[in-house]
Amino acid sequence: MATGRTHRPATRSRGIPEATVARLPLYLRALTALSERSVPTVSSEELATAAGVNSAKLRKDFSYLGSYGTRGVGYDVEYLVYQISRELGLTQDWPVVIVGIGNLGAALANYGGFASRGFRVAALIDADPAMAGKPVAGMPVQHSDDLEKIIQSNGVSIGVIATPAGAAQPVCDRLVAAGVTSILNFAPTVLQVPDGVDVRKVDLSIELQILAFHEQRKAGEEADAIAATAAAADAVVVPAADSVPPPATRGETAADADADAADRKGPDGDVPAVMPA
Amino acid sequence: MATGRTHRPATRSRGIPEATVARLPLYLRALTALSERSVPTVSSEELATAAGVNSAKLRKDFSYLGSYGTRGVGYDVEYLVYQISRELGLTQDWPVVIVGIGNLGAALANYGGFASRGFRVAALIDADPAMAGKPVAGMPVQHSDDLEKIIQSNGVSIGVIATPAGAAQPVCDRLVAAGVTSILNFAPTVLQVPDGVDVRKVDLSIELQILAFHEQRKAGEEADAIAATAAAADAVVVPAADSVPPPATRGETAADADADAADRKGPDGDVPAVMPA
DNA sequence: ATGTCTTTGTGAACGCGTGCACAAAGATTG
DNA sequence: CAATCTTTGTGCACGCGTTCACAAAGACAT
Repeated sequence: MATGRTHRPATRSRGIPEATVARLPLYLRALTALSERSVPTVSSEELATAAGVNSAKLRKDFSYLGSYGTRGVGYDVEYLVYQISRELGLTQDWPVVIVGIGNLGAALANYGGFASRGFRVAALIDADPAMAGKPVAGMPVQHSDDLEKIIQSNGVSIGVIATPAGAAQPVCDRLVAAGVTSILNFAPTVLQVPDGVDVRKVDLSIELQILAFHEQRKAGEEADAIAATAAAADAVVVPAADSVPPPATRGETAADADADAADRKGPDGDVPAVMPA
Repeated sequence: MATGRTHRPATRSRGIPEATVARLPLYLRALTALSERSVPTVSSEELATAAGVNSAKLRKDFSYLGSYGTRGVGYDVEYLVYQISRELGLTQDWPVVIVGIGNLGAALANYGGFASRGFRVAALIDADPAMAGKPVAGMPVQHSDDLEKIIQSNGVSIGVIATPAGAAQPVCDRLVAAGVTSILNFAPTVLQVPDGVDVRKVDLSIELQILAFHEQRKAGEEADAIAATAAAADAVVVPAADSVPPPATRGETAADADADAADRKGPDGDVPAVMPA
């Protein structure tokens, strides 16, 4: 998942560990599904399977919220849905603004799930004057000149940034100055924010790179296994990837890498959004 | 950030801790920016600031890759870019398929950053026959009937799922059966996969819920602070959120929550994608 | 060459998160 | 009402990740 808290790393807020908070939405989703099927109770084992976690972990997570289960029976689905919703603050209304209405911003605006959990898209904002007034997801795009006014008149405290990388920090600064204290960042940049402001980032490019790493490792292990079985006779196998460019004493090996970097530096830096470099 | 590894939790692959792997793309991006500005070397301190991490952490991360720095000077930017790229497997070509070409899928397809890091969109796949042949991001959408054929003929090992929640697991199963071993999931579902397959998820809804939690906590602390200063005279303050619905012995308190759940269950479950419930 | 100054690389301590394993609690049955 | 059975809640131990703090390494000046 495109994850990444940025600030407030281990701030175990009110005794609930950050790791637990991150799992509560998962439990909530599983519980909501059960609720829709009118299932009255679940055991920690069943719910854990549905949420893709360990049952001991789930029980410990719930223990931070209080003792909402019944021994020998399990957890009351509806009651737990309510408790978790309340704990996450989903029983209240959260107006949200989306800044940067490109492909991604429009996709986010069109997402129907916002309203389903207490989140409400209060405004769509873009810097392009040509976008102003244009309806996206049944809502007129507003120009970023009015950003501060929009934030304040709607009491917005959560902002979503879906701008190109270059615009993200300035937009972030304006959001924060206008009173936003939580930001979800889709732009491929590390945002600098003052204390007290939470930033979470969604970064497709990073996720893909992590997958590529594991993919490469799997391929390597496979190759190793093959080499191990096939070899045993001949000592020298295929040259390992490590040995490709002679590290040298630095100085001009760098030139090679330089060429590479120059080749691929094109589209990054100012792309629409979603995946960072 | 919308993150979340699923399987292979702490598989410290080849001695490189998972947490370090997750930060390498961050360093790489910062280094690429320096490279474009033709900066020859950076200190761990400078680079750490740019990447938004602690310098000790950065040095330790790099120490897992080898000793690529020079004491008293810092790190050679180009050399490090090359080493990290190689470590992440970005020096090779990774064909990727995107399944589910709705708003989000189209946004992803239009993202220009794919090609910039060794990733190449090999195909766009959708289950809607009306989409077949329609060009998106200059590439014709193909019907999901041909999914297996497409995967195999292109040697795809990484798949991106941007379908509605209900379609995600079946699509995942087909991808895996066809040979995909890494999946980036945008659908709001927990995917079940066999051992050896990596799944990462990007889940907007979860990210927003986590932000809401912290937002609520901030508001609560503020209120507490105000209460603490203003009160001191009157013992009973505003009823805490905790006491709103009398927990009762369970049984019909559930009915209240039930009504709530019914109200908000609408748009979830089968939404386009991006944010899960 | 020698000394000084900068910055890396890492040993060690600490804290958070995870998972085991079991005792306590309650439901259920006879 | 006693016995049995199920499932929660948690004490404990372990391991990963983070951070501190410093010795070693090298650049640079004299």
